[in-house]
Amino acid sequence: MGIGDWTERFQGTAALPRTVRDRLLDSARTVRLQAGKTVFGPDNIPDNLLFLVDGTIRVSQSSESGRDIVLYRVEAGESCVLTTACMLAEEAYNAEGTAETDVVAVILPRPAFDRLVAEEPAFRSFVFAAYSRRLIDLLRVVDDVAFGRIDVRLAERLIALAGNNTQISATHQQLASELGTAREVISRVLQDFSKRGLIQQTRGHIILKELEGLRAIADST
Amino acid sequence: MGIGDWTERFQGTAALPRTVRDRLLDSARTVRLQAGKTVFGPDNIPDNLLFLVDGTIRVSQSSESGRDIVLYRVEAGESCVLTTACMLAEEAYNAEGTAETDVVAVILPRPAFDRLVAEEPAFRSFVFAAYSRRLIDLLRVVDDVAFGRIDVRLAERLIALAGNNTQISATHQQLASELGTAREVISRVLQDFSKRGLIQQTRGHIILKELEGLRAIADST
DNA sequence: TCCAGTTTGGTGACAATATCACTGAAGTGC
DNA sequence: GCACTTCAGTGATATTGTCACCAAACTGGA
Repeated sequence: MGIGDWTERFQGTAALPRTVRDRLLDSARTVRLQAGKTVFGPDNIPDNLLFLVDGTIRVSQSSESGRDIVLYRVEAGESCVLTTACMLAEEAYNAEGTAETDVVAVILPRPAFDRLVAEEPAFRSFVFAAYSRRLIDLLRVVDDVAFGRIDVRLAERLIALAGNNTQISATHQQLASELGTAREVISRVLQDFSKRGLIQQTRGHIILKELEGLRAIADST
Repeated sequence: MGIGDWTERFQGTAALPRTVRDRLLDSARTVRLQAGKTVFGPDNIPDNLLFLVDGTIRVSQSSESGRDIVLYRVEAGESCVLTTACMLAEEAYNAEGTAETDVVAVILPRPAFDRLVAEEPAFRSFVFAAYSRRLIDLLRVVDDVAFGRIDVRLAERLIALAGNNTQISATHQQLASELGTAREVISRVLQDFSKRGLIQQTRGHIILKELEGLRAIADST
């Protein structure tokens, strides 16, 4: 994908028109990140806004005790507003963004960001929509963690992670970090799923055998 | 407090200067709400932005099973950005805002909001700071719910609710709805606090007796 | 002042989830 | 093949949530 095409992918409520795209690219710089690299975090506060052109950034939060939970993922065409929140935040927080795949992103320095927000209504809408989207995402996380059952959440996540495939490459520890729980809990629930014939497990891999059965669990309650 | 003075109270990272204040008031309308009224919710989506002049709005989320959790409170001088998120959201959400006290607020219609954001950098900063603040608030909620112990969270909340006093008027059910847990859980923890001499209870009221002891619990882990 | 109805809080039994302390099995790199 | 690491399984126990009650404390008439 050429760099000139990337804003085509900004889907959603506020796709950016050509003029805005051009102006954005004028002030922006493209960066590439390897999978696994930390994009931002408590020790690594960015001073500019990030727009994802290609790849996925996983935003997660860590507890003192070492447990993690995934808050949301930033996909191609979206911006990572938490970085701006981090810029403005005085308070402590412990969210961090990790490149889940190799990532291509456009970096927009703060002054250029301010100017675009001021002068381009379409860009403004885009940014506000991005913020709103993340707020809603976090509401969902709170709802899940506070009120959701772990088997339901795991079934949901397995289906989501599989995408169009029926295979997932993930350790129990990684799944635990998705949901903010402990490895042992995941092991036990997966074992239950196995015994019911819903999945098959090998070290580091899960095969979804009965998608309908998993969906039934994911949709319950 | 006269209406002309209210923006004086917009403290924080981006207090609004006089010119912005004047422009804001030109397009705005003041409303008053009784304590207990619903400010916004799934059935009651606002089409304008709200700035709190006086009072407190409690923003909480409800589960299907009837349990609640408080996400954050909007205090005088802050804006309620979740209303804008609600405007833009297509997805379902179940957060709602309730006037916790009698409330005075300024309502800013969408077009005026857009214009101010475009033309007043100070206003823009204020709005972005408000969004960031809420994102950070929600990160804290996620952290608490996913990783926090209930006794620690309750001790924290008791101290916060008491403010400068040592008295709280709240039922166990209300405290459970603060933390997103069940009444029985609160009853048991409070009973434990009582037995340890940290608090005294009467129907609907709690007196904090050993603030230091409570702080020790709140600060643990 | 008494009584019925409502709200609030207490309790035991049990279910779900988290923590801890292990064990062994499966992969990895000499 | 052998040490070494990573990954998964398991029992015991602690914490939290759910359910089904009961009793005490308030409320508002009659």
